[in-house]
Amino acid sequence: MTLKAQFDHTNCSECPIRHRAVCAHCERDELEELESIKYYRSFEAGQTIIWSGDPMNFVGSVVSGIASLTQTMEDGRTQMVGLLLPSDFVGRPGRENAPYDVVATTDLVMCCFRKKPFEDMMVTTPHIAQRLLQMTLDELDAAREWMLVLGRKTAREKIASLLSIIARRDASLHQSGQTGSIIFDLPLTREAMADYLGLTLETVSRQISALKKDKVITLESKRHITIPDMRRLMEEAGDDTDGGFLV
Amino acid sequence: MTLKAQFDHTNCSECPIRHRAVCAHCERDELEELESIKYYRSFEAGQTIIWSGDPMNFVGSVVSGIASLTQTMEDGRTQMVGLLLPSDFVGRPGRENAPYDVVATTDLVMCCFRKKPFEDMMVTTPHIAQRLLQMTLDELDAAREWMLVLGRKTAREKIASLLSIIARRDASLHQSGQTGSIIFDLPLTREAMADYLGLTLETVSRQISALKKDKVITLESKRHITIPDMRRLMEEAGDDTDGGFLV
DNA sequence: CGAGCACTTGATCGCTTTCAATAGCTGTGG
DNA sequence: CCACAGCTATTGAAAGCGATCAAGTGCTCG
Repeated sequence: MTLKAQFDHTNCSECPIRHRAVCAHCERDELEELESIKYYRSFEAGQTIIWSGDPMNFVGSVVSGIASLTQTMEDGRTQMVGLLLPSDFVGRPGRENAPYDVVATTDLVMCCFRKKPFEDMMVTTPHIAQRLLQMTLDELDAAREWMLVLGRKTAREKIASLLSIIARRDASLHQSGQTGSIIFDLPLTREAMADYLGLTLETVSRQISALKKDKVITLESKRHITIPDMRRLMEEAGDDTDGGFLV
Repeated sequence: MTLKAQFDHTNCSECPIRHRAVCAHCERDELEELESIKYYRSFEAGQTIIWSGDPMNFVGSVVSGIASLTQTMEDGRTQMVGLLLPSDFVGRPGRENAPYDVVATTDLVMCCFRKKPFEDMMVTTPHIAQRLLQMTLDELDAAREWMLVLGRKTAREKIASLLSIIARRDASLHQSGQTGSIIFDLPLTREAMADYLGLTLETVSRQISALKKDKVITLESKRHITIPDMRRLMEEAGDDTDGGFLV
């Protein structure tokens, strides 16, 4: 059974991202209306979901997997400008063409809504627009946080920042208790990390090796990471260590 | 007469930012409700409007002047994460404490709304929430555009990008026709430009001198800039030169 | 076993930062 | 009126960090 088939006829009430996605605030009847315009699509790792500049005829939510938003200059330099995780929203209501490439970083399943009916629903059901506003404000905060990383942090701090973000997010999903050490799989290649952080993949590799040598992290394999002391990692990231652990 | 007094009893219907601000879509009766919770405040250049972490008891719109959002690390490194121009919205409904410092870059007048009544209105009057969503999506686009600048552009390209953004915005306000050359005043110090671009002020100064030497720009004074050929500037910025001039 | 891919490591280069000196401007007070 | 402080901006020289160029490793899959 393919990943897509696994979700193909899923009822919204059984949806794993139901409570965090754009539909989180919807009432039963509103969900039913959404179900009438929704369909699932799956993508393989590496596949481009939407090309920058192309017309968009759907919006939707990431159900499982990870996607990235990237911008590319004419000479090929690329910068990732967003990392889309399960429950994150894709697309921009009220805009014709996609401003960025959307690429599946891992195998991915999306819950898509036809764009026009969705836009209509945004007007008639405030619950959707309200939730979308919340999510957009959160994304704006994340983008601004990332501007500090891109503009002012050293390579080492950039890597530590990325690791701490992934670790925190992973912890909030899986192990809820803050045990001593955190273990997770990196969902990104070195190149994708470089594109996210405004570095080269060589520098990413070197800094990961350095953090490993300094025992800030441990590598079980190239993608499997253990963080023995989260506080230490956050110091390396240059972040305020006073802040609450799970933000 | 102070700048503030100039606006003190201004009726919304005469407001210069009426058609672009968060209240743009409001009907007459909705405007009247807004007027009952609004008040004007003015700030001098350099003054901090809101300190990061402080509780916010108002939200509002920039009426005139320029403000900036900045983030600062413990060791003093700072990154500007937003530039607020007339009609831009300040504050985040539904959040208690300010995530960033808001600083008046020039003398400034704000139209403030008491936070709680404004949040109530957001629920009852969809026009406000809808407009705020639009504006937030636009800000998110701008933030992502800036992530490319911060992450992948050279110092020279960064300066050219900033100048072209200010020039474009200025052109869209003042001279509507795209005459050959564009003239404007830089509303930012070299240091503020550096904080925006993730550079040092020395590098900003050097790159401006270089662009001047190469006749991409002309300086009447240190802050008064002429751009003889907008297309040339956008090439220097590494931007797609095919894109429409006034976006 | 060899091709392909993700990753690591080394050596060198060059851009931006850092440190430092100086210029230009404005406002203040003797 | 001029001297001087304080601020913004410019310019120079040197240092450092990350990029670039180049091998080489380890793993998976045909």
